[in-house]
Amino acid sequence: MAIQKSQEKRERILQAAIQTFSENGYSNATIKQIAKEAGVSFGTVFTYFENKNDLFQAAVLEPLEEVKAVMLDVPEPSEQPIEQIKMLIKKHFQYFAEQTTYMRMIQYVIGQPERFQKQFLPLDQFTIELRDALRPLIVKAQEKGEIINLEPNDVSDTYLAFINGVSLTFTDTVKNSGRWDTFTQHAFLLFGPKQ
Amino acid sequence: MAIQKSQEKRERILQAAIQTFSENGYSNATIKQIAKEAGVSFGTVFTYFENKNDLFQAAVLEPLEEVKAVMLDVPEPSEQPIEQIKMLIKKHFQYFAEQTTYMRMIQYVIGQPERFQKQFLPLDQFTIELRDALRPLIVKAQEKGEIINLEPNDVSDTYLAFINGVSLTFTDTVKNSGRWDTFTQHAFLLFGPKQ
Amino acid sequence: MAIQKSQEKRERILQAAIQTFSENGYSNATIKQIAKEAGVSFGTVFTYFENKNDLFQAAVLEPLEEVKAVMLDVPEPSEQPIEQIKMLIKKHFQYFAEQTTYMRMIQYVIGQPERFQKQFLPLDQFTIELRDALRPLIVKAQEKGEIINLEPNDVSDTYLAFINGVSLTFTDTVKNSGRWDTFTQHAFLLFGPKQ
Amino acid sequence: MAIQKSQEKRERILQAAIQTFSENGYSNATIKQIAKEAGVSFGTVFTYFENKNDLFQAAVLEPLEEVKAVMLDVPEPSEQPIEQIKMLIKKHFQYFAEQTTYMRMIQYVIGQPERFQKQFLPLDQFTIELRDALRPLIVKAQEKGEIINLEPNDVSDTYLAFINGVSLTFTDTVKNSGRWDTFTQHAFLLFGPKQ
DNA sequence: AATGAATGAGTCTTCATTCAT
DNA sequence: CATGAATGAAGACTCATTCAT
Repeated sequence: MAIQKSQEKRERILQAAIQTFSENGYSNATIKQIAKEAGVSFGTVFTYFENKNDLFQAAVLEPLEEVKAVMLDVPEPSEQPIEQIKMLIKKHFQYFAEQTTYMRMIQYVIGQPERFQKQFLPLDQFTIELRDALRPLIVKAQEKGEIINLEPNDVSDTYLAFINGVSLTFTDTVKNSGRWDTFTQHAFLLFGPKQ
Repeated sequence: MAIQKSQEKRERILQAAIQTFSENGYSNATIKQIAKEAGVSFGTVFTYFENKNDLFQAAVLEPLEEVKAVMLDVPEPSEQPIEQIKMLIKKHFQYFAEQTTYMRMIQYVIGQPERFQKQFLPLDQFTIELRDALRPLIVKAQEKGEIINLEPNDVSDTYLAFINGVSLTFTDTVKNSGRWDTFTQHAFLLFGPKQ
Repeated sequence: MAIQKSQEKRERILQAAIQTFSENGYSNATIKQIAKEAGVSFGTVFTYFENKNDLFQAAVLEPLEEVKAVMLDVPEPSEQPIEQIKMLIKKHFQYFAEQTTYMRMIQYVIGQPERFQKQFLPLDQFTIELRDALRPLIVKAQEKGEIINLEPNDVSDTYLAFINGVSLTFTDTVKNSGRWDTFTQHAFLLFGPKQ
Repeated sequence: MAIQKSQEKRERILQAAIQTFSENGYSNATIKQIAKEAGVSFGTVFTYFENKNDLFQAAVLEPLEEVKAVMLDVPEPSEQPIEQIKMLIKKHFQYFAEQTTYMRMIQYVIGQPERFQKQFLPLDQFTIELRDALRPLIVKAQEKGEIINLEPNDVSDTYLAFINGVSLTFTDTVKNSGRWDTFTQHAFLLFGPKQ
């Protein structure tokens, strides 16, 4: 009697891989370590993933769909766009705070774009998608005169950079404390609020 | 004279190491590669550095002194603190734009703090030093009512996170274009300018 | 009925094994490959053969009985022994031409006698059996003065060596063309025909 | 003080490889085994050969030059072509008897031409070169009416097949005994001597 | 001081074999 | 019986480190 069904086992391995790659980087993470972390034997990893590189690919890209779903889920602009932006920022930071392990691995990939070209491209694409998703809200707030007239793409890009920077620089902090409240508030400044 | 020449060779190896570690990460960078990049023979690397880890340690920490010198060189507050802050931001971004290779390696270390504990601590310390360096300027500007009253440490931390985020997320962009002008302007928003 | 069907499956696996071992050698042939070639699942191979070595053993030895039946089926000497020898040679080459795949595997075994000792011995034994089978015909032809007086064992051995050599060296050739006609004629020279 | 010079070490490894591949085939031969046989450490093999396949390539092809030099060294036809052919056969068999290990490996390659395509082609080429080398002698003997008029290419090919067959089928025998005298004599029959 | 051959620990990967379904 | 997931032994290969020249 199998303790777990197949897909569950695959998922366990994938999560173990994210954890291990995140802590150790690609080369320093070993299949042995990942297998142990996942509670399976060494060879079982190869039952679910062709090779180490495929496992890495899956670890980077598969969770990305969910990340996109959350991060790009931007509401239609209402008459209170500022409130909407603040809520969105809150949601984003909350999500990042929950996904520190995965995000760290993402930043690892972004930091070595030539080396991890194949994984990098879809991540880079995300930058553009975020621009498109945020633009209506930014434009609306600007039209209402509630934030200053900055180029929406720049706002989006700097906002994303900020999120990355915070989660890179203050990983431990963000995870525990209520400090991400602070980061949420400061992030809003990048949208250029008046007064 | 001989010492002079030797020191040049050591420096070449160190620069090659920064370049190679930055592009490939620690484990994936090989001594052979570094030696080739430095134009020295394989064994010569071991004449100047005990082992790979020592070389990495040196590559991470030795340039840090210069980075600190530049980044922590904050002027005494004058009666135009806003102008001073803007100039400072400009200097910081300019410097980061010139040091992308080294900075990328720094971010690589920051992203794996448990793995590179020994290298991480001095970098983490820098966060605190930046707080202390920026505080007088921030306080002065707040006292003059030119920026809103945010906790100076938070301003410093988010500002640093932003720099890191930008240089992580837009490495290529920053290096080439005039886009870092944009980032410079947006960075100032994090200080909470009024209107 | 079930047994009948089973035996067919066993035979398919055996033929697939011969094919695969012949092309790839023992170590480079995989059970997976053989199973695929046989159109059965991976695990089924182990239903019919204990392990890889047993499968190889069966692939080498089981068809050997038929080979012997054909190769050692030498007629009683008549008054036209030359004609009989020529017919025999023709039959032998024809058979070899049809069994190239199996023969190649046999030669593979013969080429590594220490490694495949267990399989080699029965094959080596065949040399002796062929001597005994051919001797009467050779002696008869010699007595009639139609071939020169060579040691019958030597004739038999060199004849066998020749067959092996031809099928090793000209596998592709032999299979297609009418070239084995040539080889048949030249083989007869080894019996020492007068003029 | 190095016990051996570099080229000597490379040669030791190459000879060990020939020995090991010859006895075990490609896949079953291990680098470890070869290294041990050569009296060097495991990693040293990789100092002289990129990888296992390159080592195999070298083991097959490098000695081929000498084989060609000996086998294709056919004298200009004199007025005693028969004697020349006999001497040549003797030289060939003697050489084969001395090179059994290498020859066995060659036959291993020939037996798996698709698998070892890269190594097979130069060996196959040798067949053609032998034809060209033997032709003048065969033609001369035919013109003098001392051997029957067989197609010279066929004579060459069957002669080569015979050599291969003998060394495949009677490796042990040939090595020790004076039995190769017998094979030498019988080989001559393939040239079609009259009476 | 500079060099690069020698070494072997550590990794990925393959694959025969086992065994639960 | 048939299947294929799980396992881990074994092998190729990489590369930091040592050390003789």
